[in-house]
Amino acid sequence: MTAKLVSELAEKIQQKIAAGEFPPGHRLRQELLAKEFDVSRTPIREALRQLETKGLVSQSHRKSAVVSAPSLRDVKETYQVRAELEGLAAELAATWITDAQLALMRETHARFAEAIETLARHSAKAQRDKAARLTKQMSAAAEAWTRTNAAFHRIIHDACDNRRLSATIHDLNQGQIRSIMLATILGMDAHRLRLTLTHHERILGRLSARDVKGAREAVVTHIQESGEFVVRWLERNYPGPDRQMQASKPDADGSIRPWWTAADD
Amino acid sequence: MTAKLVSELAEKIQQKIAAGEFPPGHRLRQELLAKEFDVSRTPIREALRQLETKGLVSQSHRKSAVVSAPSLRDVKETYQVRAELEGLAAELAATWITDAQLALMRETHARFAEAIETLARHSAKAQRDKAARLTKQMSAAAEAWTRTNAAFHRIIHDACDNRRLSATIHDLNQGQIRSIMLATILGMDAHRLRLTLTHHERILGRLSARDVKGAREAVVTHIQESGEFVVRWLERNYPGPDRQMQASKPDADGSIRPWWTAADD
DNA sequence: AGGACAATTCTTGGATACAAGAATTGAAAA
DNA sequence: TTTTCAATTCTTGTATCCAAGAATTGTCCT
Repeated sequence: MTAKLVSELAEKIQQKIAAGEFPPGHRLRQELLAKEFDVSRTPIREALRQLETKGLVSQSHRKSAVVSAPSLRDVKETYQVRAELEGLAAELAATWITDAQLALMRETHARFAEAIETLARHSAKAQRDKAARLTKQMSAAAEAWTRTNAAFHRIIHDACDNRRLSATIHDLNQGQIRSIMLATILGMDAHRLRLTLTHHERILGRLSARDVKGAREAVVTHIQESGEFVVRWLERNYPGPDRQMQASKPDADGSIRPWWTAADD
Repeated sequence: MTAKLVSELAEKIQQKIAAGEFPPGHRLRQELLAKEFDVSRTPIREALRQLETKGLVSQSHRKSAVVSAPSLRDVKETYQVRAELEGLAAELAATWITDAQLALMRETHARFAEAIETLARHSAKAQRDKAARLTKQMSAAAEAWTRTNAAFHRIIHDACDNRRLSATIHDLNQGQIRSIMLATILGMDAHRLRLTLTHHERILGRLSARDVKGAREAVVTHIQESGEFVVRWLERNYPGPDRQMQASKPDADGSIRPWWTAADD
């Protein structure tokens, strides 16, 4: 379908943005990227153009591309649109979802619950001990959280039988806010983490019952409340789109410390 | 914000696609485009990459970019998403719209009504006289229809106070289906044309009354019924995504005859 | 020390070069 | 006449080149 090299490059750059290695505000120099991926600047430029069109970076004439930082308003707006679209997807999925997909959702949900319990334990410990750092296990659990959460929602998008809808939702999520979500869950206490779990259980229940309106309502509420939590977290911790954030260099132990690990001060 | 030349080129190519000069299935050769716009292939390639990301063309490795033809399924899916999003926009707009915007809507609506009356007259004549060709006046009226229709909806998007939402809707509309809409209205009889008018009047009424749910319902119904009409028309007339359509060369009189003017046989 | 400004170095944007692989053409065979 | 297949011609993908304009540096002045 699409040209191979360029979209691979775009993919890799996008991942580094999502991972926090290229934080919002970071300048993306074509020559450096070209050297890093061992190609010439030509395909890099096209990859950057692709990311620009997707809204992940912004380019001004004769200036380096810059990783764009969503404003608080962007985040709020995006959640509002997401709630609507994921609600529609759930409504449709309630009709079209197969038993196999429902089984897969339950399985995914179980793994999600595990990740949440791990996170909740660590979060409780972090509250007792203020000096607690971001441990390897905690990052791994956070990563598992995002992965299983995405998988859970993904099944709904797949089941809605409307590719355009799922593509639109996907674009919205992959946009600028993915790394923010990852940042946010580290700020959830045990209670808030488990609330997400009950949301998902309710969604699962409505879908299993093929309750069209109920599934929609459950998903809309879930997304809206998640959005509200994210916004509250950001209002407390987010540097905002104007502040230039440090590029994260690999640590002594080789791990990357993304910008958001420093936000909780 | 964005680099100048490349997005200008993308814009021009997009317009030619919407105007039917580059019909679905048409190969876009970089060298030809470069010559046509008097630049080198480099910026052309980036413009094509941009259009690819927006979904207007598709590129395979070492093959010319091709203007993508939406399948019937694509069109149906897009209308379903549009109905949902424009419904949300209307719901929000009912709260935020200003009196000035409402006045502007009424004005736009008046011009829309004029275009429809012109079209309805020509459509009635065309039914009496099967040999009637697509006249200049009729094209102009069709063009006025799309313009004022877009303006009408645009005011709602602007008034919804959610830029992300209006951008998402805009992307959806500008995508592949813009030229199809233009094609479709030529297939509307006088009754169907006037039905659109009453839809718009109802929307205007609900917005003026600041009726949140009513505005939503009016817009959703409007988009859904429009979508159903478009789909029915396409089922009768659309060549489909697989058939290669002729590139439209300027006629003897210099006018372009887009692919859809030949569809009504 | 700190700020203004000129010289220098980077970095980008567009053009061009060239190799690899499609598309096309034309001749020969069925 | 139609089909097949090799030779030829186009077209794309990546690298490289160069000029124009940012960003940076260093110096001089206050």
